[in-house]
Amino acid sequence: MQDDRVDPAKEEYVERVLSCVEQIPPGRVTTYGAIAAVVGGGPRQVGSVMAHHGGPVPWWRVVRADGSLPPSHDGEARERYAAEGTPCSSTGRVQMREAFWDPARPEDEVERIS
DNA sequence: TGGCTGACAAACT
DNA sequence: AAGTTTGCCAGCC
Repeated sequence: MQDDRVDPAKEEYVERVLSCVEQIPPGRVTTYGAIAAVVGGGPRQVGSVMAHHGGPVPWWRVVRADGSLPPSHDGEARERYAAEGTPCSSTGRVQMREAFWDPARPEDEVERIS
């Protein structure tokens, strides 16, 4: 049997994605595209990684670019937002303008909304 | 080798 | 706000 049954580069990519999600502060959210822009690859790849390794990470803090709630468990994610105080519309859409957090800018402290 | 699927993004209606 | 279409990247059959 071949020694490397898994590609280390793939595992490393997964770790980077999960790391970004774990760095997301409470009450904030980020998008797949933002993570993809940091870790590389495409936004779809990030989603795929979350689907297979997004168990031990706060996946509910990862939303889509238009602010729609995360896929699956959107109802549960909504409760998380209420508990964390994440700004979201009554219609169930997250207010990106307020809640968006950039994984490439963890130093950023509560950016002003212009 | 080729085609399909997917926890996506952006633009248009 | 919601639905539809196109494009992009990676994995699987």
